[in-house]
Amino acid sequence: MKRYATLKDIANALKISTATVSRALADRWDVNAKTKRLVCEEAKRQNYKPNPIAKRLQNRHSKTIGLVVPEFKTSFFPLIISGIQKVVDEAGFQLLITQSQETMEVELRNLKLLENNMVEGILISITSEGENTNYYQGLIDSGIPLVFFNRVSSSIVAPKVIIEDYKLAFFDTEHLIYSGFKKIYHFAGPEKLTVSKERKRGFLDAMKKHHREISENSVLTTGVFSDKGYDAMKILILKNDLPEAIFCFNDPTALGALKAIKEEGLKCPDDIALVGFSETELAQLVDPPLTSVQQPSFEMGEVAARLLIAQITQNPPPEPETICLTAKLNVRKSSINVKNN
Amino acid sequence: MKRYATLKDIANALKISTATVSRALADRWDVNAKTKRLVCEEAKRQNYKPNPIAKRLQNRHSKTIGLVVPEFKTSFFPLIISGIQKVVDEAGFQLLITQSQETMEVELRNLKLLENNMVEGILISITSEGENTNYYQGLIDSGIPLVFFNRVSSSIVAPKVIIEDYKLAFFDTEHLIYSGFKKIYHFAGPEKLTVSKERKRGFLDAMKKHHREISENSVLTTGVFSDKGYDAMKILILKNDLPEAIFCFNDPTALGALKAIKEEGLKCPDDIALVGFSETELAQLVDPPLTSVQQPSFEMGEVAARLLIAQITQNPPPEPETICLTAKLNVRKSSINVKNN
DNA sequence: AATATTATTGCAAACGATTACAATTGATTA
DNA sequence: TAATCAATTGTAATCGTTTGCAATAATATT
Repeated sequence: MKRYATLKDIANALKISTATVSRALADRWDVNAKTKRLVCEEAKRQNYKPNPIAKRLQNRHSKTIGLVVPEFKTSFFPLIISGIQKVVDEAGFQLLITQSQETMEVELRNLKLLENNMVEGILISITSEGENTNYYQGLIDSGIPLVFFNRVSSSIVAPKVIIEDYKLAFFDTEHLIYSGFKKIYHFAGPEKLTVSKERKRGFLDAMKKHHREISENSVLTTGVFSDKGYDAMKILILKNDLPEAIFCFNDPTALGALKAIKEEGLKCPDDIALVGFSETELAQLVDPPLTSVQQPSFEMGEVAARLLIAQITQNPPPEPETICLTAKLNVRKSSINVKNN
Repeated sequence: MKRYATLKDIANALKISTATVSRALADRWDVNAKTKRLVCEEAKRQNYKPNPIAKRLQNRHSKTIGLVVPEFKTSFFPLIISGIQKVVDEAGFQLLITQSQETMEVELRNLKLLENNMVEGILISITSEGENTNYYQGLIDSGIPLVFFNRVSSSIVAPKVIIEDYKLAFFDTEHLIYSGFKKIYHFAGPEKLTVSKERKRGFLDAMKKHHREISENSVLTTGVFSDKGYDAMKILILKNDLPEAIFCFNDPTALGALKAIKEEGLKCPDDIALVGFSETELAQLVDPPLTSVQQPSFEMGEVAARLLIAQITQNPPPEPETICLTAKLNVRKSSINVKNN
């Protein structure tokens, strides 16, 4: 590795002790002004940079935070990561990013990796497969705080950042109802995720409130990627069980459904209206533009990171709180009821 | 921070020296089998984890690699990062990820941040604004190897990973020509990027080869995000200067153009055909599905990371080479010439 | 039985930075 | 003049790990 200048190099050059050099660079009161000047000059000349590794060993913390996200492919998590990065950088921490490819096994491997790297805390959004509950708790018990965001654990007591899934799913559904659609279905997300449950609950409650019939087929469990939405839609078409509108778990599934609809010669929203959830830039680019829920992704990252840093730096750490961010329903062409107008 | 068990803890418990413990855990030949067993048991009992920070201080390398990407929003870079992650993890390195938001200033800040964190090497894809050439060279001179990928510096001698931009731009254009489109335009990327230049060169050469007229308006410089494609298309429509087909710098600009086309009541490919570049999953989901060039993004990340690790670990480091990955043109509906069939 | 050899372990220094404490100097005060 | 004080610097320990060398004990060789 590159050989960096050390305190000792400066000390030798000036024939003084490393202690004095250290103090001079820290600009402390108990060192002669002239010495300070000389040290600073010499430091600059040798392009001295304090060795962060030595510093961390000395004050016994790694100044490193771990991140576990389920995936990287959709642009949803990268945006959150941007927000996390910002806060983490500002606080002088490093960020180790891992992705668990939506499997519990890889997630567990990631957690162990982070633990071995002595992270001081972990930000996590769990996989759609389920939770490594025991391991989460073990980490917390051993003094590594966890903060959950977006996909949170239901059974662990820890700070969490979520959005108003229930409320917006309710709105989403009501929007379809008010638009005059009769037969409304829901493509639900992976069963084990709290977000899925909440959105489904929002859907069902809205339907009940307006006394809509809920059949066995009203809710179809899909997944998080577009292929699942595509498959689900194909099945509906095959069964010739077509709703007038579908509230999809997220945008990818909605887009998958849209693809299937088009392939079968149907039209959206004319034949089947669609609404998505957690939109990206994309929602505006597709045809028809997709009605969706706009989440404050960047902000979610910021908030989660701040919560974690508070857990790490404050003594005693603040009580775990669940922060619920507001989101916004953006109505676009995909859910306009043509017959109504 | 969490208090971890140390070598000393194990040594004290067994009333032996830390040196022996260290050797026992390293499974070295010169320590008694029974002692080894005892040490390993005690280590397990105390849940001992070697302190990576102390280790790094000891053998004087940070085992950390820096990454600088221009952005995180489109799903292009995240995929590359996945590939990088994989290789970096396997090699036992850590990855510090930064993004420069397409500005030279933030990029410079990121480079300095990484330098201060004693990374042993840097993977970089430069911004569309231009190059911090002097700083790149300074890093290399001071012993921190750089590897460029996707968006490479033209003036620096270093390992690089690119794809066959020229060749595929040529193919892309020829595909349009062979399809029978007469008036073909190119939405070019940011002027300073080599990828932009190469794709533009490919376009122009293909046009020349087939003796197509190249007017002043044939090439319009746009940007990397969809809004630029949208704007450029709107301008063409306003000027009533409509080509039959457009080869776009990348998928986002193509999708932006597509949006503008639809807004103006035109149809793709009937009125204007489109081809993109560096596709994501998305290309298949939009309407019409977008003809584009499929790049091996994950692999690009892997290759770049491997090149960097070779620079770091091999002595002497291998000669800088430029690796050119093959890509593939996927023809879809957006570039089918309806009149021809 | 005396010496040589091997197996096992400990001592201590090193990585680079920080910091409590001691030591030195010159100046001030009684 | 001797004692006191402040200003400045140095000494040495510390963080957790590794490793060359020396020390010890146990065994083998003559």
